[in-house]
Amino acid sequence: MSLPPSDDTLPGNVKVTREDWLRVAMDLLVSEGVQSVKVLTIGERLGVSRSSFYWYFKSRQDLLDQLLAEWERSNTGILVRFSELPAKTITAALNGFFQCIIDPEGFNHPLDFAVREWARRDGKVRRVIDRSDLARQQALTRMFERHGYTPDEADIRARVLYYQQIGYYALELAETLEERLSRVEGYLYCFSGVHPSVEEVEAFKAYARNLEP
Amino acid sequence: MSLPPSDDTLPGNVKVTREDWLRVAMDLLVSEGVQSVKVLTIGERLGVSRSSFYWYFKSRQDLLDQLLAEWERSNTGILVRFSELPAKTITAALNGFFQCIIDPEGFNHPLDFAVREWARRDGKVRRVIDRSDLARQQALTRMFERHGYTPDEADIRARVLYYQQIGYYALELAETLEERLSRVEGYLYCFSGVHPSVEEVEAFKAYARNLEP
DNA sequence: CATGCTCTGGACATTTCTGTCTATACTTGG
DNA sequence: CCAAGTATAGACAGAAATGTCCAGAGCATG
Repeated sequence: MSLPPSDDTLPGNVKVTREDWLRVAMDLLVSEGVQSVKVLTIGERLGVSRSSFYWYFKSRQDLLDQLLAEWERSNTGILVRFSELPAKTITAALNGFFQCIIDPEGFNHPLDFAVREWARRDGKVRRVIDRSDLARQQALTRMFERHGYTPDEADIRARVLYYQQIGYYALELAETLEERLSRVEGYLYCFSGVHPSVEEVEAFKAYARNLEP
Repeated sequence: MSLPPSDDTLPGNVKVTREDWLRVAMDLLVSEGVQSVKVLTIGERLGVSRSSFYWYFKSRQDLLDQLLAEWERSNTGILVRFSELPAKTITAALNGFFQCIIDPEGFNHPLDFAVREWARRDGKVRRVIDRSDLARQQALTRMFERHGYTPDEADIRARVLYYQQIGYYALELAETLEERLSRVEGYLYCFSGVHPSVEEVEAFKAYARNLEP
């Protein structure tokens, strides 16, 4: 549970780094929400006094600003990039999108939701997240357009796809991987209106099973 | 902003009722989250001291338990009932579902999300909400089955429909009513796989426009 | 009118968190 | 070795929140 400092080869009498503070703050943001990102709590987890914090950061708000910047930098870009990967069919393109979604190294949904919750009560965060949502949805619209959908239908399908994915994680269902995979074929058909090939479905399942440790 | 006590015809030196405390607490839960449901804050809004609170409630936790019970009682039932309304076509049935969703007297999404956020950090709330999510999704599955979909496809379409609707509200988009209505036809097609009739689309739009004050 | 019941106000104790200040240990560079 | 700079500890002050205690105000009833 408690997270030790990054390593013990630090110079001088340095016990923790600025990155340690940020990392533990990010963990807290994800697991317990922005209201639980407290200087005292982070310091306790790092085994260091709060004074150290005020050496690295101006204030708690300063830390929060940087958490938000880190989210913005990382989480939208990867989704857009995966949406733009070339694919022979729309169902293959959807596979690419879902691969990004389920890869622990890809889209970080717990973080996304922590920031989304944060935005509910902070206008500044709200504006940042609105930008990202628009960019993601537009990238998906372009994906459908590249595969021959009219702009209107591409817009609708991109919205349904994106909203549905956000909703899936909002519910925080306790599904096993195999339960999810059993529905892949149905999902691909529902989102695209066309049936995926057996090879595409199997390729996705293989990819997903390979991610599990 | 500040909410006055229910009325001034209360007997004795009673200033507020138990229901006043619950109502303001519910408002705070929805607008600022469970962590902002504070005895002091509610008391200030009611213009009464905190001591009064402890006459009506055992503790803050006692109040929270009753807020959760109230949500459970009200918010899932209405969604299930609307899903079960008879309809000639699947697109008409979907219209019934969406009518419940957009009606301010129907499904209370701000409350739903406040409780959902609460559940992220409270296992007891988590269990209550899981029950509701399952009940809602199963009601939608039965709706598709009644209109001739195979159990497998009904399951998928119910999930996509429910997840997508939760996701839509999770994003908290700032759309006008007309923007939303312009996509109704496309949504109905995407969710059902069949095109709605002109009459169905127009009937829904008329219903929606009639809700606006 | 006196007594009891119901509800409220205000004081107190306690906890938790933020931010500031000062002292000090440790390293590095001259 | 000495001086300067860096990072941390610990004490202090103050705000915000919960819960407890007790006094007392205003009805109702006998």
